This record gives sequence, structure tokens and C-alpha cells, in this order.
Amino acid sequence: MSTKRAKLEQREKRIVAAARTVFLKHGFNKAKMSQIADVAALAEGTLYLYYKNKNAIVKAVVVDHWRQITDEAQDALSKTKDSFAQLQALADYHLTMMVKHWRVIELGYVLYYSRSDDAGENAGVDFKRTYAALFDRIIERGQDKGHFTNELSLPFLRDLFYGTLEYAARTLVLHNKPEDIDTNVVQLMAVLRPHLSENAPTDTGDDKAMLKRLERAVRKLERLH
Amino acid sequence: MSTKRAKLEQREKRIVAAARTVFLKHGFNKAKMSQIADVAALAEGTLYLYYKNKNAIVKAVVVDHWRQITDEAQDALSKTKDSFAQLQALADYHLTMMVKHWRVIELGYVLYYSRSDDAGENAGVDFKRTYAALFDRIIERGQDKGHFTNELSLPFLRDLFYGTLEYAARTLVLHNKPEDIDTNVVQLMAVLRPHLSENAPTDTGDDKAMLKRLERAVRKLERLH
DNA sequence: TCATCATAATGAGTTTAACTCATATATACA
DNA sequence: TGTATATATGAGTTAAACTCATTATGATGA
Repeated sequence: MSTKRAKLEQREKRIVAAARTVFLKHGFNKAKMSQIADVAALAEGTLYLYYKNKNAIVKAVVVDHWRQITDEAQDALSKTKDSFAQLQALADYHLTMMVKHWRVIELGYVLYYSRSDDAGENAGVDFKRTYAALFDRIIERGQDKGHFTNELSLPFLRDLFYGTLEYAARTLVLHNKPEDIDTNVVQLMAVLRPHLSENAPTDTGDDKAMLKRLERAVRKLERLH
Repeated sequence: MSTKRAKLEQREKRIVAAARTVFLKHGFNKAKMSQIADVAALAEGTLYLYYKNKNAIVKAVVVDHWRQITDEAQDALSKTKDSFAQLQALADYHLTMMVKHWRVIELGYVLYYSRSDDAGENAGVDFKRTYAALFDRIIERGQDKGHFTNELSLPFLRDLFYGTLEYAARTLVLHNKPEDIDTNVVQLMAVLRPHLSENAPTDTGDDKAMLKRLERAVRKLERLH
């Protein structure tokens, strides 16, 4: 009974692994279902017993990747208790991973634009959700412990963090400069530090202090929607 | 003679316009060449006299969009001489544009992942190049005038700027909150300021500008009640 | 004005590859 | 071991991108 289910899950994994191989080698469009079937040592029709269509298979590959990545990242974070250090570790891990697995990241783009394709069903492009939550947790814990301010909104910080790193990764891959990963991480952390550490010298001017309070108030208001 | 060429260019524009309409309506996959031909009032085969394949057509649509956008952005920037204000204007323009034309931005993803598709030819995904250069120019001019430090590298700053804004745009579109554009711009500028302004004596001026933005944001919020 | 040629447009026909489904095989259970 | 259910197969169908032989257009010059 459970061996049957196990066997099916095994097959499913084989398909995803085969698909990953073929997709990474040829890219989405040039990858053929027949190739995937060959690599998985299955008939083409069998693929459709496990996945509705080609799109569903890329999705499985991408989702699987982000799941693995989430586990690994968690390990990387567990090495320190300091919130800021954790943030840095996450940035480092994330950028390194993206540069290394850039082809998979690009595969993810397929899911973005084909969202509206097969009317419904495929909706919700939330691979990454739990991964992105790692960042949120670090920020929130840092704030709870009083180490981080909440001067900047969490959604904004998240977009800044992941957006910057994705663009940086593309730049690094494009120019083939994996050795610049560190520089980018250092710069990102330098940018974030003054907006996170509580005891930052809040300048001097009354204007600035006031502005900051205003911003905080506005954000609170906005969050009510 | 020139009227002949003019006519051909006219036709080319008609194709791009038709393609834009169809792609935006149905997305890349569900958009059919036959539909584009219909809308452009041409035979299907004629499309292939102007563009090598479907991919080349999306590319034309996307490239065309970024060209228009570049012109518009330049206008938006010309309203001020102050480098920091220009940066803010660009951020504002860019985010507003992305939220408004998000479907076109998504179409661009097609080019990213299908890069390696038709071996060569389609290489170089440099729509955006000249657009991105607007940012570079502002930064460089600011540094020349001694207003900006070069504490952070230009490539990093560029990735931070555009990466953050693209992720922010996606968040705004996903949650359907176009009214949060200002908040995001304000926060981005707050993050950039200390790393750009040389000794940051900019106080009064910048703060006033920011106050204005905040007031606008508050007014918008108030209108929602 | 018409004849000739070059350039452009057409759409029926070809090709490719995703997807289906009738048939075959394996597996569980009595 | 026999039967029923679940799973696998791959030849066949279909849809849509792309081709190409044919037709139309329009410029040029006698």
C-alpha cells in the first residue's frame, strides 16, 4: 500500500529530475516532451498521467528547486543568532545560489507570463513564498528584539532585498563575474544598516525627525487598507 | 522612392501595433499569428516578410515600448537640474509606468528565457539599455558636480534602483495598490540619500520636496475614506 | 499609355510538437 | 489463480507556427 504510493512518488521525482536536466540543457521552448520522457525512461503519454501539461512540469521543476533552496538557506542562517548577521548570510546565500542556478531562475520567468494562459488553474505564482518568508522572519525577529527599527515597511524592504539581488545576479551572470558576489552583498548591507540598527544617529535636524515620524504614521495608515 | 520606404515602415508599425494589442489581450502563448494578421489587416504570410518569427514580433513590441518610455522619462527629468530630484523623478516615473504597463513588462520576460532558443540572432536582450543609461547619467552628473559620493559602485546602484522598483511594481500590481507608488518612491530615496549626498547638507530643500510627496500621499489616503 | 520587370502580398499547404485515447500491461486482492 | 483496478504505452489527432509557389502591385521607360 504505502510501497505503491512510494513508487508513484519515485516516478514523479524521476520525471521532475529528467525535466530539470532537459530544460536546463535546452531551455523551455527547445525542450521536447519526448526528450523528457526518454530521459525519465517513460513513454511520452505517461508524463501526462503525472502532469497536466508542459507548463505544469516546469512549474514542478521550479517549485522543487525553491523548496530545496529554502532548506539549505535555513541551514546557512542557523549559524548565527545576530539578526543583522543572518540578513547578511541570507543575502550571501541567495546571490550565490542565483548565480549558480541562473538557468533555473530564468525558467521561473516562464511561469510569470504564462500565468493567464490556461485560464485559472495555474494561477498563483507562489513558488518562493516560503523562501521569501525567511527574510520576513529575520526582520520581524530583529524588530522584536529591539535591534531593528521599523522605519521602512516590510514589503518595501523585501522588494529591495530580493529585487536588488536578482538584478545583481543577472549582471554578474551576464558579465561572468561570480567573484563580485561579495562586493554586492557588502554594498547591500551597507545600504540596509542605517535603516535597521536602532541606535543610528538620526541626524540632527528637527525636520528629519519629524519627517520620519510622518512617514511612520503614513505607513501605519496605509497598512490599514 | 521615399514614399515606398515610408509605406513599408508604416506597415511595420501597423504590425507592431496590432501585435501589441493582441499580446496584451491574450498573453504571448494564446496570441495567434493569425489574430495579429487579422488586426493588422494583412495575410499571415506577410508578417514573416517583416519579422522572422513570433519571437521577433514580441521583441519588436517590447523594444518599441522601451523606446517610447525612454523619451517620456527624459521629459520628466528635464523639469529639474538637481541630481537628487532627478533621481526621484525617475523613480516615480519608472514605478508609475511599470504599474501602468505591467503586461508589457511581463511580455519582456518571454525574451529573457527564450534567449537561447533560436541559436544566435536573438542574442543580447538589451531593450532597456538606453533606458537604464538615464540612471547612469544622473548619477555620473551628480558625482561630477560633487553632489554625489561614489561610495557605492554604479552597477550596484543601478541594480538596486531598477531591481527594487521592479519587485515593488510586481507587489503593487499583485495586490492592486497603485496608490502606494509614492510610499515606495519615498522609501527608496530615503535609502539612497545617505549614500549619495556628499555630507548631506541638503536638508531644507530635500525635506521640503519629501514633505510635498508625503502630503500628496496623505491626501490620496484621505480620499479613500 | 502600355509592356516589362522587380518587389511585395497572399493563403493553401507543410511541419512540428504538444496532447489524447484505445489498447495493453502490471498490480492488488479474493 | 482469476478478476478488477490502476498504470503505462505509443500511434494517432490537432493546433498553430512557418513556408513557398502563385498572384498582385507598382515603378520605370519606350
